[in-house]
Amino acid sequence: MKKSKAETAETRKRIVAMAAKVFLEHGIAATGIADIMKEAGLTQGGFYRHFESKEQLIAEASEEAFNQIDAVLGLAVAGMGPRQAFDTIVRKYLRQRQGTGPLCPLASLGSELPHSDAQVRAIVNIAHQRMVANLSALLRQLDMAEPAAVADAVVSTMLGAVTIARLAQTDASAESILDNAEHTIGLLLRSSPRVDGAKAAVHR
Amino acid sequence: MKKSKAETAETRKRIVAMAAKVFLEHGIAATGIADIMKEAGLTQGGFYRHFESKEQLIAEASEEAFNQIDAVLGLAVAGMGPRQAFDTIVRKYLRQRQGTGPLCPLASLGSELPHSDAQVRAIVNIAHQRMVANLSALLRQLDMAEPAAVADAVVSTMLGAVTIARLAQTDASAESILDNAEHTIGLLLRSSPRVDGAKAAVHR
DNA sequence: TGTACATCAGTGAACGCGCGTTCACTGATGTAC
DNA sequence: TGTACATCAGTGAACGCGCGTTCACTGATGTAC
Repeated sequence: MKKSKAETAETRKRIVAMAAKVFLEHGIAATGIADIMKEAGLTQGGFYRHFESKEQLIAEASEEAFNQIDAVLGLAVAGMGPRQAFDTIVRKYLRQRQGTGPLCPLASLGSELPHSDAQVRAIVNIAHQRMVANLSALLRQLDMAEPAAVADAVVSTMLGAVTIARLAQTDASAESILDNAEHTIGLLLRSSPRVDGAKAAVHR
Repeated sequence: MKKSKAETAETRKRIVAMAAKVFLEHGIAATGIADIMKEAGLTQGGFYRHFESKEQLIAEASEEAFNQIDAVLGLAVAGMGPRQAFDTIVRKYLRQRQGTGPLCPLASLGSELPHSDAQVRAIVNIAHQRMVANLSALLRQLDMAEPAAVADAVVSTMLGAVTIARLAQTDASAESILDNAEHTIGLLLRSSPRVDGAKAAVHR
């Protein structure tokens, strides 16, 4: 039953893609190798022809998930000015659990990832820094003071809001949490000091 | 080996307290009944004299953890004015993983709790609402506009920051994430519209 | 108050189950000549 | 190019292990008289 190199590569990608989906929907600990392989149309025995361990799959699936959400957000803001791009990223990131788009491991696996190995954590940290850097660049274009610090806090706000919203018992309260995060981030941008603004000297 | 009623009640409390500690430090899925019972100085067989299931212990341990952190923060801000109380809560909540104080289940178990049962989720939601209400009351005393929305977003920011900081690979980057959250929450409070402020009409 | 008995907290072993991982095997693919 | 053989992706069963939970048993406590 040996498969061609092209087929083998496709199978591997399919396993990673399915893992990204199932891990983010149901959690790492709650998802078994057999679940993922079944989702990919295979039996569990074949898993170890592609990966050394579950932990390695977690690493690749996390990276894949980050790439997917980055791609979706990047496509969504293509051609936009910085302010509109920023707002769009915030709005879409906060609503990642509505619809069928990709999910962010930071938000969906936040408290499970500390139990993963160093490789997984390294991938997660790089992705986090990339998210912060992207938002930071937009804030800098908007002449916001301290763009890096604010971008970092905005990322924390978004992922915290998505995490709590998922725990909410009604759709209405989930919506409310996401709305409050979005609105307050908006407040922050509108009223925060500009680099060249008259108010800049007042703060710090 | 039957124990007196007083001893039995103390044992039960000890199990809940140890569970709160171990669950929050190492996660729910990674912590076994035997681990907790051992920590409490007992053997695993005795667990079911006190609890119906692991899930029930998760519920009680979560409630206990919320009560502990509430008590610690409440004590810390006793007698303070609203602004100082708000800042103190933010600072201490963000630094919950430094030192030996109690941890917040929302921050430490955020992405594991969705897999728990309805009772656990109900407890978590009530605790979340209580946190938001406490901060909201302080913001209202400070004449902030939209105190409930801002308080909600501040809670999201704090828990997101604590979650990411825990994933950071160095203490310095963890500190930086917490500092950025704290600083940006400060910006939000200083520059957000006041209810009676001149700028209030400009926004929304 | 004293005594006989029922209760039940705690022990330590066992049960059943699902997990990650391994393995012998199959047969189509890739390679060496 | 054709052919013989080595490779290896995928299967399905099995292995070991740890988990949540159950159970027979012990003996101090609480209760009924």
